[in-house]
Amino acid sequence: MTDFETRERAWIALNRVRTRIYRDAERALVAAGLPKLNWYDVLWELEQYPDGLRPVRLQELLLFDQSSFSRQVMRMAEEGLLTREPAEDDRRGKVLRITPKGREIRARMWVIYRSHIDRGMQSAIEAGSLEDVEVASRRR
Amino acid sequence: MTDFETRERAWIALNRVRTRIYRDAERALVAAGLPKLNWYDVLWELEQYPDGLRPVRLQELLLFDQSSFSRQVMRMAEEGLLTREPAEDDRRGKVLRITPKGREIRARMWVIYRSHIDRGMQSAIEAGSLEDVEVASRRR
DNA sequence: TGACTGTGGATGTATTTGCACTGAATTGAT
DNA sequence: ATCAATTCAGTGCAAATACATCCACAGTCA
Repeated sequence: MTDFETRERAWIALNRVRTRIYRDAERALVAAGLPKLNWYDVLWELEQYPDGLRPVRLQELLLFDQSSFSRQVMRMAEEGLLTREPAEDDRRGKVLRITPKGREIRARMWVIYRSHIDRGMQSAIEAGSLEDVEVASRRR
Repeated sequence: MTDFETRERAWIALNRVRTRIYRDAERALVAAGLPKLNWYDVLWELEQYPDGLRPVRLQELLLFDQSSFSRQVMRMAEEGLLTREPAEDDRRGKVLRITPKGREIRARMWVIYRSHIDRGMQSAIEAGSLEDVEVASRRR
């Protein structure tokens, strides 16, 4: 097998595993009346920056589209999960900060998300679904 | 590190790699005036089944939402990439078949998609981004 | 200072998504 | 054979998405 074929198989495997876990976790969250995973990522990232974070930075960290992200942040602020204050040193910009409610929601989401990661990864590994990834990455 | 932490790190790594490649490949496709990757997956799958495939099967293979998928198939049929004929043995259902144009578009998409998989996986592997996945999968 | 270019973020708009529901056809139990 | 339960696929509708564009401000260079 060529290196490209190896990488291609790894890509397919990786893609499958991630899609399944992502979709299942997301459904479980919605069923529990909690937000979806893109909200989770924002909350998690904001928890790493207690001093706040500029939307642009966050957006590029998470590889989100700018305009969608702008509206997503607006909705999250409306729900009280984060605050959006003017940046002191740049009058164009904002600073995002997670709220206590945001932390609480993230924690509740994590319980569910975590269990899906755990079970999903476990079964992918047991089923050998990630073998191709392993092979590819050992070719380095 | 506990097994769970290992799996969690693997999940994060896997998710990052897949998001970056997926997004970049999709942008390149759109820039080339070609359809997005969910269309690609449908076309690829249909090429594996020259006798055609029922929408339900395809939808569960690809883990798509049923109603979104129904409309996606409609759009793809409008573009002439596939045909949607009544199923012979089940008057509720349809049979999807790829068209020559569908094959051609898929081939053109593959040139671009392939290069992104190749470069993306290559650089992820070189950067060690998949090491956590490797470790997790070797814990089996 | 003033003009020029670049950046941060919001918004108008068309397209796409996902949920709930529907109608038609099939399956299975009795 | 009948009738309830299930399956397949499509649709109305509200919400989310992506693209292009816009405005306000920043940075740069003369």
